[in-house]
Amino acid sequence: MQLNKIVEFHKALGDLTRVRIIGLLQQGPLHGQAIAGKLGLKPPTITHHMAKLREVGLIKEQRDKNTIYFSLNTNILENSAKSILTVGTGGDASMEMSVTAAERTAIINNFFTKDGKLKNYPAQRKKKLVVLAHMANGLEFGKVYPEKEINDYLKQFHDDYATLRRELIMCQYMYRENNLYELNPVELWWLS
Amino acid sequence: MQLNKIVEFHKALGDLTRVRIIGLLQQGPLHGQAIAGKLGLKPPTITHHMAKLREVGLIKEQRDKNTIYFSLNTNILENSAKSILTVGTGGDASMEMSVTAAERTAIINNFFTKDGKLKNYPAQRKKKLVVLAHMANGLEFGKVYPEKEINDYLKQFHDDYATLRRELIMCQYMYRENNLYELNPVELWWLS
DNA sequence: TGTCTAATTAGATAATAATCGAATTGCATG
DNA sequence: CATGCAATTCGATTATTATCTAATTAGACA
Repeated sequence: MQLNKIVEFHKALGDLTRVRIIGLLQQGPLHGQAIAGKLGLKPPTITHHMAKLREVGLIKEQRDKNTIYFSLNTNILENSAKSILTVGTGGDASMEMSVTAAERTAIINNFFTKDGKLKNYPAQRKKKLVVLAHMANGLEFGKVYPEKEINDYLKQFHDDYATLRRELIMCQYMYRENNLYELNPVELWWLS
Repeated sequence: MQLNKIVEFHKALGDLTRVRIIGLLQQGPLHGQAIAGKLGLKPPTITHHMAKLREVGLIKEQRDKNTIYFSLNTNILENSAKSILTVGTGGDASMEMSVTAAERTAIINNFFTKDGKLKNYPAQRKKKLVVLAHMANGLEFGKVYPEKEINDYLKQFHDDYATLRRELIMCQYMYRENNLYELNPVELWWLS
């Protein structure tokens, strides 16, 4: 995806009014005048914003008589949101995703016991990533963990929590800043 | 997360120069002058943009002598990127995430056989979502599937592929448009 | 056809923000 | 301390864009 599309996409979301419109549409379809009313703006302003949202494929519209109902297009531009993360890498966001569900099942069944203990640590990169993602899944986004808490959490999988912790960081599922740990946003996971 | 943070985040990515900078930094740390050189801009301009990127937590910097090396902060603002998707729902992006890794293991082990077959379909919403996500994981992002292909894919899990297909759509992992199917962007998964 | 309502276009204004040159700060080292 | 280099601050300029009013288009219906 070329840079310009990425930029336009984020520009569309980089405006308070448009984000508010999206918020409204999350609750259901609305027609222009209704949006204008709820936001205290005039119809032409809404037209303006809807055009921007439409350009990046964020909304759908359906005409009924002479009023147009706008709704969110869950089909947000292919990979717009995450494509920012592969700019410059020459890669494609969907490249590393090629682990099938069946493979996942197999890997997880293979490396974890029924109680969720990690039997042993995979050497193969693909398997390692599945295993790490699986463990990282139990951590909360946005929450900041002190080292002890991370250790305790990881102990449920394996006694050698230190290795797990280091691997989580090296593979970028987590990052550390003066001994506080935090999960990386999901979108970045495609990078590793 | 309040609207303003979301807007600022996307504003930061809604500028061509800044997206280019991110592209450069994906390939490794750089200092200001180097960035300026590569982009054909003057140092003050870079300072300006780095300030914006810093405000939303997109970069890290490390000083060496009197030159500062910038690098991407994989720690992109907690939930900025995905929080756009819960605006207006009254929910929080991290709310439904509260399935621990251990639970996941248990659920997947419980509902799938060793061969990856779905034993039976969970009634409980939380379990259902884990199971659906697991199956959706084997589909490729951005790829458009004809109905037959989706059916074939789902058959590997259960003979009643029609139900699975319907559930994947109802829970918004997939969407359909004139009988073509496509995965929803990951970020939307938090919605359901 | 005439009227109602919703959406859009056009044009103007004001606010935001990208970029630069000039001057300044800060660090390191001869 | 003086010099050199990188980064920053300041102020000015220009480009972009959000918003409005007024005028126009367009569909439905009596």
